[in-house]
Amino acid sequence: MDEKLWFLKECPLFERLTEDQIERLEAASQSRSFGKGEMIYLPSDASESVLLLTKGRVKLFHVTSDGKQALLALIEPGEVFGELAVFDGGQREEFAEAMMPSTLIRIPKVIIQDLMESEANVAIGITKLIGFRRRRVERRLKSLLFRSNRERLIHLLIELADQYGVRTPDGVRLKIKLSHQELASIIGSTRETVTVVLGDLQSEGKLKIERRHLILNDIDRLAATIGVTSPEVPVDSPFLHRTARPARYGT
Amino acid sequence: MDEKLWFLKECPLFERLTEDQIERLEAASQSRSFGKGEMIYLPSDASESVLLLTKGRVKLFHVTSDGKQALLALIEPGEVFGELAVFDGGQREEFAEAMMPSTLIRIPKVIIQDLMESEANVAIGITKLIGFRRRRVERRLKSLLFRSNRERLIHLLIELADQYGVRTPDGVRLKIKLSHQELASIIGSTRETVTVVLGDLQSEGKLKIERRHLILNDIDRLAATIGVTSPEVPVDSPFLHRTARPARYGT
DNA sequence: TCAAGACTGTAAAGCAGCCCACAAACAGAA
DNA sequence: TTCTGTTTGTGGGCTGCTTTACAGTCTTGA
Repeated sequence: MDEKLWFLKECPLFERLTEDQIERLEAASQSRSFGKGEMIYLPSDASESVLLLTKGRVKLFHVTSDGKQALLALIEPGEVFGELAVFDGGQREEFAEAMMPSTLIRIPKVIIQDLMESEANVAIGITKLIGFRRRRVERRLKSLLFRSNRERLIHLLIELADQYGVRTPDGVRLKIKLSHQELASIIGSTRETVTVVLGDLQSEGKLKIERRHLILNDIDRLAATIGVTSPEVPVDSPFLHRTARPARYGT
Repeated sequence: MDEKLWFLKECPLFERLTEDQIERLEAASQSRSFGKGEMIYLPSDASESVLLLTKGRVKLFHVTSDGKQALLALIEPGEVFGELAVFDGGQREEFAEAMMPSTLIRIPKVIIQDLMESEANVAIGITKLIGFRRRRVERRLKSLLFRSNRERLIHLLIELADQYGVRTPDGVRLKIKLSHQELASIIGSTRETVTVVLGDLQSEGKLKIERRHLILNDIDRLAATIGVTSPEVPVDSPFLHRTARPARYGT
């Protein structure tokens, strides 16, 4: 219970709220846990709340008519998702599934709507959040149109490096373990193709695979091959145990 | 000059502003016209303003490394674009080009930012606008991943019917003329493929091409083939001269 | 009204990537 | 450990799409 309050206070969206407002927020929202593989919402669910992930990892995805998953986003602790609910009355448009045991706080959308009316910085924060993600989707769209599977995959690896990468002596190491199937479902390809392209890249010396973790040997050169600037990647620190850098939208 | 004021008042984003606020908005913004094919902004431009189109049609697009255009959006009179500038300090990320002689109002982003701070409904309106378009991009992403060119094209036609279609005795008629090249640049395909797929669809009786205008004979059946519900399309009226239905984000 | 340029139609060749099939390696639970 | 289910590796056949090339048609502006 107390934990819930702590996470809400910690969330950049709400950092400028008064004690009173935070408490009302806390009273209206509820915390809930999900096991690995459990569905958090379905496309047929009414979108009545905004979710804040406090523990675990969540994936958002569509399912195509022939049963293939199209992965839309990975959500990390501290991140908000399902936020389009605040203005879009209808139903959800994707699946949300816990990839590991996860806990999240469910905030009714009316609460957020009220806050947006009264607190400009909440409204601006929500706008930034939605806009930031729109940019992401647009960039992704661009990286898919007209590009070969090889290029798409390289694009994806660089994006993952931006979010999950740490710099080590060998190169940039991705602190997330995704199966080839999952990678394929992000770039709209097949498991087999991802396997061979990763194999190619490895034999070209562009990356290394160590116990299911990818290491990009020369991210700058990799980025150059697809005409993109390589991301900033922090040095690996044994003291820093976060596995991902959730983007911050607060300021 | 007077016209500028009229358009700002008409824009749903600003409809609840006071006379005073509208006038300040008008004083700070400037109107400008562009000829057909003229560039409105480039990816290298600083994004210092939000644009409101008052006349003409604008296309937003990326250019891939091998020179292909990837069309992102078409903007119709009354619509706002370049709106991600309000929170995203850097540069534009796409090209904006006038597809026909066009006029637009340029509103400095600081003005919008100030309004968002002081007027909750402006902030909410911007959020809805950005969110609405994010939904669009996400849906488009979904319609591209794992789909054949034929399916992508059908998807696109249905989307165009939603925005530009009118119901006639023969079927749904699209009140916009796009070249095969342009259609291809939306779905990430080639001109030739679009030509043959359109030919196929025509010989299957699914659509008709009359003087460069497409008529979808049975949009419901067409929508069904790709597992989608067909959009609402208004009856053609000789008194209604708008060619497109710009989405409304005001309320 | 004519000419130049843009757009559409068609066809052949080549290949990237999908589908199918199976084997090997690995991970997690008992 | 051993067993079971998941993930990875590899190859062959097939097809949808791109590429290239060219001809015919439509638009538009002088």
